Amino acid sequence: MATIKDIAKKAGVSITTVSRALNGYSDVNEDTRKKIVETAKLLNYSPNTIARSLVMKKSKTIGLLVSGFIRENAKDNFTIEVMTGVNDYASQTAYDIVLFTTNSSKQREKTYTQLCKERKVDGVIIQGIRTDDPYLDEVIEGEIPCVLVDIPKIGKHAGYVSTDNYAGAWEVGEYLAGLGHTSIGMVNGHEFAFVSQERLKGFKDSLIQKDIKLSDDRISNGDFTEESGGRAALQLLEDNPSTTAIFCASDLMAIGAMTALKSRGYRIPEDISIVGYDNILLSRYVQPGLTTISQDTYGLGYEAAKLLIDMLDHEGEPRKTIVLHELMERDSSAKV
Amino acid sequence: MATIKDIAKKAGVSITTVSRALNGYSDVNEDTRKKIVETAKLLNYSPNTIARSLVMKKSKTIGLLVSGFIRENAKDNFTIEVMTGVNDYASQTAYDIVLFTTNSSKQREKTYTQLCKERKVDGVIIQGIRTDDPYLDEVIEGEIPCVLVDIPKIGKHAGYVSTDNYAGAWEVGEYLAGLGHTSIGMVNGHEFAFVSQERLKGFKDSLIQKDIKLSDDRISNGDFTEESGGRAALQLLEDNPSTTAIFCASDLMAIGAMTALKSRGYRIPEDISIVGYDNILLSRYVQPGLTTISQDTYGLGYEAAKLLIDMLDHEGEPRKTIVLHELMERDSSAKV
DNA sequence: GAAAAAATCCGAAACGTTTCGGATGATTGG
DNA sequence: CCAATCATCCGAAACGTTTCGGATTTTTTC
Repeated sequence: MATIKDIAKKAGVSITTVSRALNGYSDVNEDTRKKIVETAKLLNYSPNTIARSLVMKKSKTIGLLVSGFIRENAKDNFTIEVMTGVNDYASQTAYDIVLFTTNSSKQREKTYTQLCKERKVDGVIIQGIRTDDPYLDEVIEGEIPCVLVDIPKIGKHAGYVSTDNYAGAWEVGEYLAGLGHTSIGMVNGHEFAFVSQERLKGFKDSLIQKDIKLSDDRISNGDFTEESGGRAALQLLEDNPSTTAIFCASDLMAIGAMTALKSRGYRIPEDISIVGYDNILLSRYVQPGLTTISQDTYGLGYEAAKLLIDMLDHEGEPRKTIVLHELMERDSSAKV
Repeated sequence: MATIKDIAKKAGVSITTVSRALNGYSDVNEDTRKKIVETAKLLNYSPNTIARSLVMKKSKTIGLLVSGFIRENAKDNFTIEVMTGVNDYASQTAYDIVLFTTNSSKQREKTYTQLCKERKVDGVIIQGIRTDDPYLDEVIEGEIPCVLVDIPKIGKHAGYVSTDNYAGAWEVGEYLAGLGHTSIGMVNGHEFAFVSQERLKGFKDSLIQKDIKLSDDRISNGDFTEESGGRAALQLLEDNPSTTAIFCASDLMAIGAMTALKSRGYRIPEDISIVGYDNILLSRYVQPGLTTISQDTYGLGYEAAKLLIDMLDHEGEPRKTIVLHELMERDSSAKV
């Protein structure tokens, strides 16, 4: 573990000069710089980022705080896609990523701020947090630069990336109405997700504009799991047997709904059309293929990292980035 | 950002005493300790891990080096499951995880050792590395404690976790022979994965013991992608039209094979049985459900973290951990 | 050729912690 | 009551960097 001091001694200069030479300062002679760089290579030197961080008060790391990083959630590859995006952008920069999770009991005790302060991350990307999570306010009010994924809130040091969930759900409404459906239901996620609220609003509004009313008894809530989707869908059909189309606020719930309905003898899409949201990997493989709103999950992560690092490096203002979505028509939906 | 110094001043003691009090040393009076702890809380103190790392020469972080962390590989949730396991164990300890990837061009320039040295990780878990990766030797010979996932090599500072791929493949052989198949083929992964070699050996040996010979023209190589699996399977059937069962060295390839065969009019499992390996999420959802060897991927990650942290904290010897596997019979295989 | 400017270098402090070696005072043992 | 032990505390060095302010030498300018 050669240090800057070793180089200084070997090259016959001061450590100041070594530091300045290696960091590309202009006030060091080209010859001495060459010599220093050479001996650095010779000694197999690599800088100690910890020492650097200490004096610079910058760790060049960003925290990736994911709430849903538990086994069950591996199903939707949402999480990993976001992570991949974050990682891909970050690896083009000088920043490294350190992984935080909030599900473990151990870290539960620590507050978000403590987590960040202790680990001295320069900023943090937060994913999968619920609107009722105690962390949330701490985050938005806090001093630590952060960007939220899918939570449209901007703070003094907090920006966000998201898709236009309202518009996406709106398109589903248009689409289903366009297919001739008039008796429509919705399986929504739990109320503590912003996406649930937005998707509900968008869907409702687009239907109203087509003179279709989405009354409360046509809305059933799940909690984004497969199983809950099935339950909610069955409930819906029990309350409104005439239903010919169901919009589920997540693919996983949609898949659960399909399974449950099929087991009750419903044919999809002949008897009932199902549309999901997310375009998770599974939706392409399931039978029948699930019609859904595709979001650029990878892009979500990529843009989040971009936004955060821009805030860190260029003192960019916190802002929002909206990534695109698109309706993917597959075989789970048809004309009535 | 209160420091230890602030506490010392406020509590009227030396910084030495503060440090020793906060770290639970015995040579500090219980009353003063209480006072110190109180003022620490009052000042909302949290220790600066960077400063600590610098002096302790321990960063309390482990690197998670994953090669396959690219978009396409999100399909098999192998990577994320391993990561989840690693994360779950690590979060029970004092260690944090920092993410490395090797696919990006930027980090390609840097050697593995540089990566670790610079970021000062105490140890590293390596996943998805190929046997022909230039990193590999560096890793095994290197000074940095590490554990490999699915590469059975032990070094002075390197252990590994894996499943018994030989035994798993053996069981597939027994299973298919037990179903009455005698004309059997195999779609293997590329030769630069240890698992390929092991699975081939195990499968071959178990068939030989049943007097079935797996000649070379009955083995076709893919590269673990869905598409390559389809291609390899078709090749296989072209060369040996009598084939009634194919063992694919990964689920993704098996799924590719099923799709390709179905599109050529083969019925599964009536005309031909398919067995995969990995039990990825998809294999349960695909039609028909894929018979496969399930490995405890999560456990792989969990045990890897456990092993590494044991090596770090208790100077445990590098060793191996084998996690269990199990044949999952679904609908893609049947009696001949 | 002297003063001013530029180029090049360096000493020392600072970042926030841990820890070694010793200091101080109180208690104990004989 | 003196020495030895114990409990409690602290000063200062160390970890490996960056950087401020100044010092020294060389070049330029008139």
